[in-house]
Parts: sequence; structure tokens; C-alpha cells
Amino acid sequence: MRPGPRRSISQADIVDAAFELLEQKGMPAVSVRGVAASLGLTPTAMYTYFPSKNALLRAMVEQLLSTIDLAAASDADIAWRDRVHVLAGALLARLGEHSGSLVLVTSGPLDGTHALGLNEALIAGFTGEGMPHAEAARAAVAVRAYVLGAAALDAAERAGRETSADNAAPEALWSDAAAFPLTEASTDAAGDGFAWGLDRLLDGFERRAA
Amino acid sequence: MRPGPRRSISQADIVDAAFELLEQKGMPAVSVRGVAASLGLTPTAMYTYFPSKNALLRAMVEQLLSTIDLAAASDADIAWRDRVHVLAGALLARLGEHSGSLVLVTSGPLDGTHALGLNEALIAGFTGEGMPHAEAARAAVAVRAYVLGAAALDAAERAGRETSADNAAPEALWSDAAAFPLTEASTDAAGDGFAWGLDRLLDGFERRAA
DNA sequence: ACCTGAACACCGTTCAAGT
DNA sequence: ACCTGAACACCGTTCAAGT
Repeated sequence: MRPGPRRSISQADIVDAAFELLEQKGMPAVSVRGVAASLGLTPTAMYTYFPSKNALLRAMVEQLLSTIDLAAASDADIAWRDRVHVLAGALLARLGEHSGSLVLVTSGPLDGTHALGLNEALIAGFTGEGMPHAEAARAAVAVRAYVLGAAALDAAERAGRETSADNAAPEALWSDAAAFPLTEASTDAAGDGFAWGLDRLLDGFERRAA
Repeated sequence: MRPGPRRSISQADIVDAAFELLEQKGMPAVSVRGVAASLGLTPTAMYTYFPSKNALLRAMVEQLLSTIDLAAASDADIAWRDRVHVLAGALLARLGEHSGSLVLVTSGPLDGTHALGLNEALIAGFTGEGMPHAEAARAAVAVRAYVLGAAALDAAERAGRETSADNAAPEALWSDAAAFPLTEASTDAAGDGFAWGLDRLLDGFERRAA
């Protein structure tokens, strides 16, 4: 009783299986063949659900974004600045959970329902603070860019720690470590740079308004 | 006279060939086998020059960053704000030239010579404006994050335009386009959002200093 | 030291065929 | 409609062998 004309699983099941693989074996493991195998399916059966691997990846992005709580973003009892921090922090955390999320997010335009919902919440929040709509839209883009970039920097750094040998940086003859004294001196001063930078960005918006 | 014990090409030649392929056929074409073939080499010969494909990608990042002019960043005749714009703009442009640059930059920590040099120039510039070193370092990280994120958003958008059919966003039943009125209304108001956001970030730094 | 050729264990995707 | 099996044109990487 192997084959059956009845649809045995859903698109959501496939996306879940893909995340399971991503979590346990990393991005290289989420392949069409790998996901299919983890569900007891043939690779070709996958194309009944998604027209391409990229379509699967984009569905994953949507699932990823669906877990961030937009309700908190529109809670007027909390200061807008705090709400942005919660939203941005949640997004960064989600993107950072799996090392491959960044390539997921770059697999296509962020035009899924949840991606648009997040953008909508950001614009609404900024206009609620008295920003003209045109500026609020640009502020939302800036915040998205900042969060994504921070996630990218995190991902890049982690990519180096996971492998040491054959993944090394180009050597460039390398005189001594003190060739970049300012950078060198700041490696320990990192702390929570993400929140700090976000606050500067928000300060910039406020200053503009004043 | 095919084989020869003498090294026929350099690492730089390989990186150049890889960029040539990237420009002409896109990221999927820059494979170990593809680059080797474009140089008349066997795939295995590549491992004489780079220990892995990732090492090649990281060398490409360094070459990419080497083309941005750090001298302009330390020219005290120009206002610091303008210098940041030039630096950030050049970086964004380089990252945007090839659609695959973003995955390049995420292939490992940005600890190559040119990556560190860029960071050094940023920190030096901010301290030159009277910022304490700890804050200058964090400001440099924030700027890098913002630029990288803007590049990621650009790349994501372009990834959608290149293919239309099998790369589509998940449908999600889709009632009507007016479900996200704020986002909808801002699609045309984009303009040069990059410079605007960067200016807000710099405003935030200044406000902090005041 | 530099390179080749064969091989291993994979990919995404298409197509004809089964139920 | 949903699924399988075979096939096509690829991957990154390793290994033994040649010069």
C-alpha cells in the first residue's frame, strides 16, 4: 500500500520537516531530496507541493516570520521605542536561530503575508509617533535593513567558528596583529551593540521630527 | 605538454576568473568545477590553490573589499558625514554589482585585511569626531550592519525579478491587495532610501554626542 | 610541487508511467 | 491527483598516480 492518490501530507508538514533538518544538520541538509527522505517521500513527489526548491525556501521564510508577535507591536500602552526593540529583537533572534536563515531571506522579495504584516506594523508605529507617511515608510525600511545586517554579521561570525581549518581567512602575509589597533581594541567591547545601534537609529528619527 | 610542475597561474587569477563567471552567468556558475574549466584546469587542481570552495569565496570577498577607496575616508578636508556616505555607498555598490555578493560576505567572519582596514577607517573617523573609542567601535558595527542589510534587501528584491514563475511567494489565499494599505502606498515613495536611513543613523550618533 | 583521471556521495529537475 | 523510478546534467571533495 505504498502509493495513494490521496494527499498524505500538507505543505506545512514539508516546511516543518525542512526546519527540523535545518536545526539538526544545518543548511546543507535542507535539500529537496533530504526533506523528501525525512518524510518517506520520493524527491519528485516534492514537486507536487512546491514548484522549486526556492519556493520551499520562501515558504520557510514566511513560517519564520509568522512566529513573531505583531500584536505586541500595536499595544499602545507600551512606548513605541520599546515596541520597536521587541519587534526587532524577536526578528533578530528568529534569524539567528538557524544559521541558514539569511540565505532564506535573500531567496526572494519579502512579499509574503507575514513579511508585509511586519512592515505594516512598523509603518503604523512610526506614523503613530507623528511621522509623515513617506518618512515612516523609509524609517521602516531602515529598521529592516539594520536588523537584517546585524543578523548577517552574526551569521558570518558564526560561520567562522564552526570550522577552523579549511575555512580560514586569506592570509595576506600577515605582519602582526597590531596592524589594526582600533579594531583590535574593540573586540571585547562588543556587549549588546545591536540594541545600542537601534537606539541611535531611533534617535535619528526623533531628531528629524523635532 | 599538458602537465607541468611549474605553477601556471596564481590565486589572483583564479579569483579573477571566478568574478568573470559571477558577472556573466551568476552565482550558481561559480563552482569549483566551473572556475577550473574556465582556466583550462582540472577541478582537483583547484585544491592546490584553495583548500575548499569556501576559501575561494572568502578570497573573493577580500578582492571585492580591496576595490573600495579607503584613502577618501581619511581625507580631513571633507566633512566626516560625507566621507561615511562615500564609503558606505561604495560598499553598497560593490555588494550590489554581483547578485551573489551577499552569500560571499556571509561565508565567514569579515577578518581579512581589507575588511579590517575598512573597519579601522570607520572607527578612526568616528573618534576623530570626538566619539569615545567604545562608542566609535559600536557605531562602526552599526554602519556595517546597516549597509549589509540594505544590500540584502536589494538582493532579495532582485532575486524576485529575475524569475517570475516558479519562484513566486507563497499565496496564502490572498484576499485583496489593499490588505496592507500602508505598505502599498509606500512602494513608489522609495527614492534613495539608503542615504536617508544612513543620515538618520549618523544623526543618532551626533545627538548622543551633544 | 603541480597536475590528471577515476571515483564517491551527493545535488535540482524532468519525464514517462503507475494507481 | 498523487506518487514512483529512471534519467540528465550537474555538484564538492578525496585519492592514487604521473611528471
